[in-house]
Amino acid sequence: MVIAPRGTKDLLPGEVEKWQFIEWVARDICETYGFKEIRTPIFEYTELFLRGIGDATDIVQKEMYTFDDRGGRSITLRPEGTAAVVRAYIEHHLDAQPQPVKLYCLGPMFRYDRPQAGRFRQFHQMDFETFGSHDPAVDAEIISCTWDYLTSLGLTGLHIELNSVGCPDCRPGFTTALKEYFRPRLDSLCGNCQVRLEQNPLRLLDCKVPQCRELGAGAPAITDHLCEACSAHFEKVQQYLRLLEIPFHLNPGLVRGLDYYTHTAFEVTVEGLGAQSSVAGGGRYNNLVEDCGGPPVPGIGAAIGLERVLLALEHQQIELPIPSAGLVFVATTEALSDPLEGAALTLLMELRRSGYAAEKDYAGRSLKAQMKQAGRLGARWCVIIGPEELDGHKVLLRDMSQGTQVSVPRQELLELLGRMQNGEAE
RNA sequence: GUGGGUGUAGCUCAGUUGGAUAGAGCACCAGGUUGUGGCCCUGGGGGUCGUGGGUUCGAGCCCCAUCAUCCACCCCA
Repeated sequence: MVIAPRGTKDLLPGEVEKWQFIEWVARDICETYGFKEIRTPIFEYTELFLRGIGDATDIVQKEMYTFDDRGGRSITLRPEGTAAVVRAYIEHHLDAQPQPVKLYCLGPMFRYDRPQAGRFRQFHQMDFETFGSHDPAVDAEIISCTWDYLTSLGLTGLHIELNSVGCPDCRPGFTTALKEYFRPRLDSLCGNCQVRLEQNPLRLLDCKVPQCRELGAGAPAITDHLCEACSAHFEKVQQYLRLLEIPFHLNPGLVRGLDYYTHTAFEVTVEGLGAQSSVAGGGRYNNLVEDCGGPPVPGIGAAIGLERVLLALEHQQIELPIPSAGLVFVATTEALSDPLEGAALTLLMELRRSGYAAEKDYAGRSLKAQMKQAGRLGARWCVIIGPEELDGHKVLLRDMSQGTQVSVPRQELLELLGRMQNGEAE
C-alpha cells in the first residue's frame, strides 16, 4: 500500500476547519497591517536559493528538495518564502512602486529534514515582508504583527527573543573577536563547534552543549561590537517595542540559520512544544535584494510556522471559534419510493439554491437510520417527507437539538426556516 | 546523517514465564414499534498480529534483518 510520503500528512475534515480558521486570522491581521497577498510558485530555479539563502546554510547543504526537470534545469521546492518574494519583487519592478512595499504569502514549504515533533518535510508558513524602508519602526511593525497574530489566537507562554546581528561593516570585526576568543579554547569545544569556529562562528553562541555555553558566557557580545548605525537602529527598535508594550528578551546569542540577516533578528518561542519550540522568526535583510540581482533595497520579514501554531493551540487546549454549518437534512420514510425520492431531491435542490447546507441519504437507509445519520452530521434541522406529507403538500420540520417537530405547508418551509435562522420564530 | 522507543481490527489499546478458533472499548452495519436521531440492550461484519527470514513440537510473544512511525541530536517554522 502506498502511504503519504514521510514528513507529509493529509489534513482531513475536522482538522482542515482549524487550518481555515488560523489562515483566515492570518490574512486578516496582515491586511490590517497593510500587507498585500502575493503568491509565488512553489518551485524555483535552484540558483535562487543558493544565492538567496546562502550556500553555507544547512537548508542549502542538506535540506533542499532539488531535482532536474525534463529540460535539464535544476529545480528546487521552496524551503522558505523570502527568496521567492524577493525574486518577484525584483522581476516585477516593485521597487518602482511607492515604498515601502508590504507583501504576505501563505503556503507550503519543503525541507528534507528528519521529521519529529513540530517538524515536517512539507510544512506551512505565513510570511510577511516589507521592502524599501530602513526605518526601525518597520522592524517593530513586523514583530508587532507576529505578536498580534499569535496572541489574537489566544496563545500564551510566548517569548520574543531579540538580537542584532550587525551589518557588513561591523560583523567581520565581531567574528574576528569571536575567533580570537575561542581559538585558544578550541579543545574544550564540542565537535560541532570546532567546525563552526571557522565556518560560522556566530553559531558558537547558540550551541546547547553545556560546556560550550559556559565558554560562550565569557565570549564577546555582538552588542558591544555593533557599529554606530547598527547600534542606533537596534536601540530604536527596542524603544518602539517598549512603546507598543510588546515584551521581548535580548538574546545576544540568537543567530538565525539563514545567512541573509542584517541588523534585527528575532524569534518567537512558545512553551510546551517539545524540542522545536520556535513558532516564528525573522529579521532584516538589507542586502538580500541586491544580492539577488536587484536594486539596493532594504527589507525585513518574518515567518510563522502554522503547524507549530496549531500544536501550541492544541497543547494549550484553546478552542477555536469555528462556526457550524446549520445543516438541513432531508429524510424520507421510504427511501426507494419514486415520488418520495423526487420530492426529496427537489426540496434538497431548493434548499441549496436558497443558500442552506443541505444533505440527504444516498444509502437507501431506513428513516431511523437517516435520522441517525442526520444527528451524526450535526444537522440543525431535519425535514421529513412521507406519503402523508406528500398527499397534504406538507413536510415535517424537526429541530434536532430540541427534539421537537412541526408540520408545515411545503410552500412555507423556506420562509419558516428563514425566520428560525434569524431567531424570530420559536 | 546519528541515537532511542514503538509497530496486534477503521481508531485507542490488552494479550500473562512462547501453547489449542487472537480479545476489549469506541466506530461501523442491522434489529429491539406500526414513519423518527442523540441514552440503553442484542446481534453482525472486519485482523496473513508491519514485512522477510530464523530458533522451537509449537511464536503476537524469543533472535536477526528490513520497512514504517514517534521522540531526541542537528537545524529550523
